[in-house]
Amino acid sequence: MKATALLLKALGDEARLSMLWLLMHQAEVCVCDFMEVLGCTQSKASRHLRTLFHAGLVSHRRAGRWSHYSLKPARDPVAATILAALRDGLGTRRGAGRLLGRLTAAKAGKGRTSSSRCD
Amino acid sequence: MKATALLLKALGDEARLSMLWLLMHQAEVCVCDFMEVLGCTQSKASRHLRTLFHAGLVSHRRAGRWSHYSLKPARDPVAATILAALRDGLGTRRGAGRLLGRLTAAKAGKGRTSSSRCD
DNA sequence: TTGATCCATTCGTCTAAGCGAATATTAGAT
DNA sequence: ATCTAATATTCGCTTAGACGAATGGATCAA
Repeated sequence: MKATALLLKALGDEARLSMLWLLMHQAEVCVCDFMEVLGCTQSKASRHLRTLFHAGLVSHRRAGRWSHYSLKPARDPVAATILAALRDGLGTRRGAGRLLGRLTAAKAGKGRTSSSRCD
Repeated sequence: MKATALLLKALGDEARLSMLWLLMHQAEVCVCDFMEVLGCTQSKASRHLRTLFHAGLVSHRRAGRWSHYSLKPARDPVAATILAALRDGLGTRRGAGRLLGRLTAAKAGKGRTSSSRCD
């Protein structure tokens, strides 16, 4: 019961919900892309990703200087169902499409100051 | 997106989750029974019920001195799916069965100091 | 009317959580 | 070794949220 409450608490934040929404449409996203898509500071992106990680919702992969995060398959049936509901239902929300568009743009390399690419 | 985050935030608390769990097994529960089953103060019960009410998760009915709360059918498909997942999956959680047992006992009148009954 | 009961709300306090700025860390590049 | 870029973490601050105790309001009984 307490564990479920903690899971829902981790989901109950707009920034973290947006991050999960992005990860539902692209297998891996690095921190710099989260920053660009969400339009937030690096500190904020990293902090929320840590929260999602500790909640067991995402996995982490380090590749050189870049940190890649991905959705972690939920072993808890309740969590799995909730995540599926979000994946299927969040698309109608205000801003959801805009986020995905920005993710595509970021991955296409627009707006990247450095010439290097994280993947 | 923000609305969904607010919904999940309302769900992300053990006391509120317990209350919803009780309401999934009994159509109406009054504040005094919440107090007894959860073993909490009246202030805490009333406060959390107000939060659930403002989140649109429960309805309220006043009957004399008693306030009865009940589950409110979710018009949002995401909310509906999440609540269904909780109804189906929360039973395996530690304490879930104990709560239902205490609810039955409370409704049977055990432990009630007053001779009156709230229905 | 007086008293008792159920409930909502307020009050003061405490803790959790969010934020940007700054700093530390790590890894690749030179 | 040195520099730079990506990320993590710390710091100080601010806000949100949770709590019990106390207060107030409503209702019913006597």
